[in-house]
Amino acid sequence: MQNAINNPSLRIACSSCNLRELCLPVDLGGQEMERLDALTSRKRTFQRGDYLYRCGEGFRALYAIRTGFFKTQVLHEAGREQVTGFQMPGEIIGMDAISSDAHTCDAIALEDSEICEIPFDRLEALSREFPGLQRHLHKIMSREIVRDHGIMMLLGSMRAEERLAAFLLNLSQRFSARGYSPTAFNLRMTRQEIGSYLGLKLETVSRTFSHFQEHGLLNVKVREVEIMDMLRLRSFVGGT
Amino acid sequence: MQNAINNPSLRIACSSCNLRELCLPVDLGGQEMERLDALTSRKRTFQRGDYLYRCGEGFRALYAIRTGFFKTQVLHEAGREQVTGFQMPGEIIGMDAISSDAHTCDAIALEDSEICEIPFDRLEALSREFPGLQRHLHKIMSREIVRDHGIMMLLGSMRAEERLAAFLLNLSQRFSARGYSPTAFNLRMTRQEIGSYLGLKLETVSRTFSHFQEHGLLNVKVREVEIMDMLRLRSFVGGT
DNA sequence: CGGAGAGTTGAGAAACCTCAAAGCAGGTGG
DNA sequence: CCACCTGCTTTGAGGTTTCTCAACTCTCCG
Repeated sequence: MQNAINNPSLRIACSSCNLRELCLPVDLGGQEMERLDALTSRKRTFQRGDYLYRCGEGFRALYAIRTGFFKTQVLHEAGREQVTGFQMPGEIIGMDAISSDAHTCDAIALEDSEICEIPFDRLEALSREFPGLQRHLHKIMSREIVRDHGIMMLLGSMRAEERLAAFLLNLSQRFSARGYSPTAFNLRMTRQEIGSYLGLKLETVSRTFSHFQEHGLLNVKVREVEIMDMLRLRSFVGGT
Repeated sequence: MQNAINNPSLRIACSSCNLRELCLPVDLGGQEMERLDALTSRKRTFQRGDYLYRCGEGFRALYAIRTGFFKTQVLHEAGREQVTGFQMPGEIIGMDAISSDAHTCDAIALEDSEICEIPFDRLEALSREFPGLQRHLHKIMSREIVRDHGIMMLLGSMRAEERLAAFLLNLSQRFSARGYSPTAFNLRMTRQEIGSYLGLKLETVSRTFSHFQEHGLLNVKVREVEIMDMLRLRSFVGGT
């Protein structure tokens, strides 16, 4: 991941969409990149709270996040919701919809955001021409599966402190990969949304933040987080 | 799913591998099917407890389960393990490995089993030739993502009874789709493995089984399950 | 027949949830 | 510009669920 981001040529080639996910590990040729850029030329902006897509809507395109922050959630009959992920610039969302030609979750902007639309049939056509792009598309989908397994591990076998530590370290790593500080960042989501993602109630999330702060692991002021002791935070996830 | 399984021509065409997942919704032409069959000609058998692949091994192929039963699990540093899925005939496993060219979990046979190997580079080549197959491969991967979201919902927001009910109903539906009884079946996995999958301890799984039996929802005798009241079992997952 | 692995059941402990109250921040309208 | 309202966050107290530890049973195999 870091390689691609630090590779100026790839970055420029994909500048239209911040397509880190699509660009990184592939050696896309000039023509290939040009046509990929043409594919992703349609952009849309969203305000905080807007839906990028809703559960049940027909599937047409994947979306690359250019700027901003999204969450995806699945709704349960009893009104219960489960946040399945938080997405940041350079990440691709919408792959859940391929299986049934309809979206199976909602995607909602957590702040003002801009996305690139990638019409899926045209992406498939292009990937039939370019094996490198084809393999890369497969890698993106596979990475989503691996990511989900990690969350299953978190939800299935970690305690509250471990879950929150893992969550913060994941955010830290992703901000860092985008050139932002790994230790100080702004949470775009509410305690309730973090709780839904981590399988905890919002009060437990809040208490665990306070607990971490008491022990000098981090400073929290509502949405502002500063990690003070990265090593000890890591030891929560791996060890103990 | 049901359509494909009930369509004899598709079934025969894919007879070599029980490739329900690969065959179902596509209208594969004769030549297409023939070449897919050629691709999947290499078969392997496994005994209960054998590893189909291990975490860290290089990625070469996907695997279609012909007969038998597998589990996949990810291992955590502290020796903790999380079962990420149970796979039955007609399902494809190994897609986690595409992202990093190495398997990210273990796949272990729960009973004597037979699989078809699908060399991934050849599958990609074939899917560049046949858009129907290409789209279908994407659907299989997408379905895996959707399935994982369902498990995240289960792990993140259901209580023990709801989790076990959802698990049993899912097994029931999958057995049913394969022509077996939806109400009476044999569990191939231990209480511990069910517990790991559902984010519960084995004792909790055992107690919840007993609890369901006391209330006349099902009969359990160790690994033999008979669902007595499907409707009430369903109401556990949706309602309450 | 004995041993090992798997499953059941009980009692007490721990983690997390629920309900409730109060504080804080940001936006809106007077 | 200020007051107020709304939604988010924090903190406390008590309740529930699930876990832990332990003992016992069952079943399958050698």
